[in-house]
Amino acid sequence: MSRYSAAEIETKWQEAWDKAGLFQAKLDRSKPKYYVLEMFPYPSGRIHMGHVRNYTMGDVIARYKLSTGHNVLHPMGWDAFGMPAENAAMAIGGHPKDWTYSNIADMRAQMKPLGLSIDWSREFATCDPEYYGQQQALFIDMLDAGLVARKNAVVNWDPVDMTVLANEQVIDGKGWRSGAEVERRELTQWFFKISDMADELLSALDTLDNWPAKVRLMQENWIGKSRGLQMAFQPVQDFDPIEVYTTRPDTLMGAAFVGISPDHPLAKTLAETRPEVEEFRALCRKGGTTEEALETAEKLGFDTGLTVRHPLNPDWHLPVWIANFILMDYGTGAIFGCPAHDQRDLDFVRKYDLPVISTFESLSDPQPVEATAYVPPKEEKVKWINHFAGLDVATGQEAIDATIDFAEAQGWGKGVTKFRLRDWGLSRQRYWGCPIPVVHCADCGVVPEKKENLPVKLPDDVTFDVPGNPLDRHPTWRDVPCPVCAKPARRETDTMDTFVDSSWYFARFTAPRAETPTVMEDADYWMNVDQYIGGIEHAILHLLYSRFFARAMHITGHLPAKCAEPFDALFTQGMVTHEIYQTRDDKGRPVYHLPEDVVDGKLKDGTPVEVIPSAKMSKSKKNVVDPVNIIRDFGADTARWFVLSDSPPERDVEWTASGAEAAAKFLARVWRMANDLGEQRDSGIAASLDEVMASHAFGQNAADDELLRTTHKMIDEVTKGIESFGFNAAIARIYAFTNALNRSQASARIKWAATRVLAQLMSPMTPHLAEEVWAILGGEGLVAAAAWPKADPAMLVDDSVTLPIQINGKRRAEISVPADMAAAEVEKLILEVDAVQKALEGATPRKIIVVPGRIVNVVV
RNA sequence: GCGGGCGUGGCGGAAUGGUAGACGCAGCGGAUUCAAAAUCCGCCGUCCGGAAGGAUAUGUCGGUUCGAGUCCGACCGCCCGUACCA
Repeated sequence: MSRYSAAEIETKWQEAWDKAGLFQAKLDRSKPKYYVLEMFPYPSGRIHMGHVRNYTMGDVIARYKLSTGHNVLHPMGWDAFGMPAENAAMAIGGHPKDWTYSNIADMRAQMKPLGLSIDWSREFATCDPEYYGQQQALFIDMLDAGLVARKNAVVNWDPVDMTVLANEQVIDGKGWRSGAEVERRELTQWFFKISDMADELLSALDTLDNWPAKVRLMQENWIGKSRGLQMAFQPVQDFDPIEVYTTRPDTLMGAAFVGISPDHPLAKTLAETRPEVEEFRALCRKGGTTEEALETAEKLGFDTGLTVRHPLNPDWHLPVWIANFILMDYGTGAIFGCPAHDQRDLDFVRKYDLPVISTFESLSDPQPVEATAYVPPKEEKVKWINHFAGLDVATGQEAIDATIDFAEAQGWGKGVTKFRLRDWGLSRQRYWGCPIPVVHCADCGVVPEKKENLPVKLPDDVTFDVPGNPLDRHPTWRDVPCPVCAKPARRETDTMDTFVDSSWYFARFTAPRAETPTVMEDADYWMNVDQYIGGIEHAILHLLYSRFFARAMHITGHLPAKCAEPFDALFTQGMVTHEIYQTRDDKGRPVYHLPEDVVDGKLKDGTPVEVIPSAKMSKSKKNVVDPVNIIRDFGADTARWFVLSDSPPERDVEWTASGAEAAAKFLARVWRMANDLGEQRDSGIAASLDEVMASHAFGQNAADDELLRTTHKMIDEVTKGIESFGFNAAIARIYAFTNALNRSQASARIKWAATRVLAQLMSPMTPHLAEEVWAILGGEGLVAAAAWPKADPAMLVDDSVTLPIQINGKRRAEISVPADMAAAEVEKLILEVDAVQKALEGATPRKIIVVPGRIVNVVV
């Protein structure tokens, strides 16, 4: 007999699928539709195991849904704009466009051998003018609908290269190329007004039942709805009152100072006349813009010398400080500091020697505040020692509510709801992105480009030899007539954030060649995405932006109302990890080695390597396994089987060479089993499970009966596994099924039918092998097109169950009883069991708990 | 710093609050073979015991419960995000 040859089989069946046009999605209202989408890749040029895992999961769902009678849409495209293409142009020359399209061609060629059930006829890249032109049309519609605004935003400024840097280009507060200390600088930018939808985006999270709870929670915290008190501190000297927003107004009697942001209007005014204020403001501007950098930076303060009156006691004067940790973006850009009940404020006053006044203390353990602020949960009752609304014992939340009521009644403050969510700044000072289709005219102001002039195409004649945005210095592209008055004007040279590209691609897939962003009929049929699959790293930004865009596209008439939440179900999969192999050079610096160069813990020259625990596969650590090599050595089915088998899909999976070999061995075993059976074809045993069930007389042959029962149970369990994303569990059941099939003494006819079911159950995961087995066993047509097997519920129930017997919670014995035995009967029966009698020593049990079908616990 | 998640044998992991370790890998023993590869069968958390059996065990500490890997609290470690990486 010949051996299992993945290469031969896989090419053959991929051609058969192509020929049958099985995966080309066509609008067909006679069938239920199913739209499965994996987050599309950035075209780096090489696929990696993370891609294989992501797309295999989607493929399992797509193929399974196809076999359950759905009209499946499973498209693929490329998230093709972004910085790496420009970095490559700078590093190795060439043009971002050539680099990107050549990467796309390479990656497509690497993906095709995986045998994914993708409708490649819908493929597009976001850098195609046909795509970004429609994105520009969307932008103009959103501008018209009032969903876009222009205002200032803070960016990372490299004072040497004179360019804006991305956060990842700021390393330890310094520019990655120049090494210069980065500053924060304000720039006028375009914004999507996502914060107008904050409340809607928050409340609609409740409808996303098929999203992971953790993602909904992360989005909820990100949007950050809070209710607090807004009030003014009146000036003692001659300046405007300071508006302050606080979520803890109950601690007002503990105020030690009023703090304002370095960007607060008052700070700016003071800086105009006082150089030391400007000096401090400059100090605060140092470093990058990330929240992490701002929050972990050393807390700095500057005493303005000004004072304000406490709202409850005009004779109580509080100092006004400028502090670097107060953000102009949130609230009013000013706070009052209560060091006793806020750790950050406490650290600040300890540094600058300001007073600490407690407003409440613990009921159980009152302690003066020393190094640690007392911050109990808002739901905990505390004793109030310094309050004005007559509180004694109350929770923080009760005190907050009482304070707001009190302030409103007295008229010195009002309850206000605020959101942490900021507007989405979409301007990027970069070339390789979608041009923002507006023109700046001296007379008409900022005007949108005419739609008939779209797409505003990126010019090809650009160079990357100087830092900065080549569009900004392009000789002709920039200069255009004003679309309104036709006078000379200047094109906007900023391009869009690449998150814009990925915020509506899922809608574009429903009509990828249309001359409008979407086509209502297609969008109405295919949307929403029934199952979206991608990495947890996109839990907040990409998904929140997409939710905003879906709403914006409805407002602008590009999506039906039902698409407000575009992803019905979301699944977040884990990473593929690998051990890291390291040696050291003569200076003791680490040198990393590819897994394929390490055999039995040694390099080829015999040098032993140090094994570092698994981490996400990355080029820099060289702990990468190239899917292309795995497919070459073992076949696509092995790669697919492995990435699904060893770990739950939401968790990381560790790639191991032995695991991949084991997967290959198992697939070869299934292939042999089918071939062994296939050789008995002449004896006329070819049969489907339905045919066998129709003619089988139970009670004649125990082995036959058992295998049939097992087959039905396996159909049930594997189906449930696939439907619940329990791919690893489904595969464990398939292993068990294969073992049972191998050992079974059932007749060849029954085994034949069972093996054909095995092929069907494996077909979403290992589609090529499944086709081969299906064909050997005389299955009709393609297994990919065959109807999914159905389990007979009558075959799933067992007559008797084994109940473990616990005594005081510890398992001491077990008993086999009829499955439907009443609890009272079971109770009687277990009292006869030796172990129970021994434990009771003649006494009556204190309690007997019978969980029908599960367990019995006797408490003595 | 803040928000979210994860932690179970030598390893990957299984387990609607109900027999912890399914299934797989590695390892050990055996069959087959002149030999090997491949394949097949068996054993396999740790400790005590010849066995039967017992003790112990799900990062650490505490709590809820007849019963906790699972629920609650604190801590430790790792991972993701932190608004210009995608």
